[in-house]
Amino acid sequence: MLSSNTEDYLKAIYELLEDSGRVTTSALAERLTVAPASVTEMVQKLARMQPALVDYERHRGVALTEAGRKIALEVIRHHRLIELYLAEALGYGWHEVHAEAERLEHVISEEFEDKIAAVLGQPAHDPHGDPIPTREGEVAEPCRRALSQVTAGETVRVARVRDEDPAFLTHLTELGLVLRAPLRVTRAPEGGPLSVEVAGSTRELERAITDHVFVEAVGV
Amino acid sequence: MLSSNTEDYLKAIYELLEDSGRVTTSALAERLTVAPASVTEMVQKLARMQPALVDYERHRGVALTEAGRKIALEVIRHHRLIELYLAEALGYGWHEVHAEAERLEHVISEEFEDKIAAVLGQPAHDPHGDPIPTREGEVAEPCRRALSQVTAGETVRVARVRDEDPAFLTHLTELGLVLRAPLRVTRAPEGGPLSVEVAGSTRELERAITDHVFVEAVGV
DNA sequence: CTTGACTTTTCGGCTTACCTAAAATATACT
DNA sequence: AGTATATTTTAGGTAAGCCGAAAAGTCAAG
Repeated sequence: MLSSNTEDYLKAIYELLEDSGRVTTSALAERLTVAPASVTEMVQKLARMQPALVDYERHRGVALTEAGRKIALEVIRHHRLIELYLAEALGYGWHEVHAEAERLEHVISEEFEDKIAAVLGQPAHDPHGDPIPTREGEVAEPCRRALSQVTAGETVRVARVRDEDPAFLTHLTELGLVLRAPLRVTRAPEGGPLSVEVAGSTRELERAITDHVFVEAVGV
Repeated sequence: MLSSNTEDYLKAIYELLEDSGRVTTSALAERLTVAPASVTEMVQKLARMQPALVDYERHRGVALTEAGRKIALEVIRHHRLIELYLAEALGYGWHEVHAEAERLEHVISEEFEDKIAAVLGQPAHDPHGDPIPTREGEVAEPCRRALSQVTAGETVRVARVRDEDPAFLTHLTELGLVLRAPLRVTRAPEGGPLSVEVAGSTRELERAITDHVFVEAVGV
């Protein structure tokens, strides 16, 4: 059996790779709020395991092996299913689910996983729009089109939000930028703040927001 | 914040006290499946904490302080609420709930606790008939009348089962001895096996069973 | 009241995961 | 290319919990 800790490292490595393409010691240290030295140590251990869970060469960053990726995806499946379950079955808001799921993900059984997946109807996405991996370790591509890249005149829909910070998510909710909300971009000046029509009113949205909200074409 | 470990020790101390009256180092070691030496060490630590969670003098056994009891009851509340939630909301059998709850109890938030308690309608008993402590740390007396002590001719109802062993619980289910099942004792020879009429058929039940099934008068 | 059996505690050691400080390596700039 | 800056790794240490073996303490039976 793997420790919660090992699972957290693998998940963090997967997620860093997913949304920044590279996994450095310091990035991992920051995400896990531990000292860089601790990361080096732990990563070396993961690389020495049988089977190895990461590929690692000093000063060269880290990557998941197939075995490591499999485990990461299983933990992520737990996390996202739990988030959705908390939202759907227990009335949690999308800003509250992350912290709770973060702890539950390490302790639920496969049976629990199966039962909530069944209750939820084998869902494909969590409350933030992230794809839920299958039991077999397959994941759909997450939506990658940032709102900041939409051109004026287009009508789209919120498909995913990157950033689990409760304050940020609460703020988005106040703006009407909730999952699946339709919106129309009215002005999109070069590099400047977008004007967006959402939930009946028009807002100016800064980069801090539009870079973290991903959208898909309406009707998909 | 207390470690899961600390919580497990406090819970075990509470439960041993509850159903055998005395808490020895070796009993605790057996229940927690650790070496006696480890128990001694840990108990000393609990006694040194600020505030102290247990009263302890060498060779004299251990007892909970008010602070320790409070924590034990909170963990037990978590455990029993989770057990009931798994049974009611996710269709777990009463033989499956214990193992899952054992892990979940340490990681859920107060919010989670409140939400499932609300969904369940502030329940008073878990799937084994054990009373669920309140948020404030009060517990009802568990039912203490063993089936083995019922006299012939009496009609009673299963109110509680002591023993979380899945095989034992499955066996009880097969016998029709489920929670709240009404039953009638037809013969109760001195110290011998009871004859019991339950779910339409009559069975002979050995001591191993009748000592672990507790009953209450029908109509309560 | 002494002895032998059992229980409990102490002792020295292990593992996991963390830390800080110092050393090694990499990168970036002139 | 050579040096300053930044990142990463090594080294030495700490805290929780666990262990087995040996010492200490308890208690019942003779």
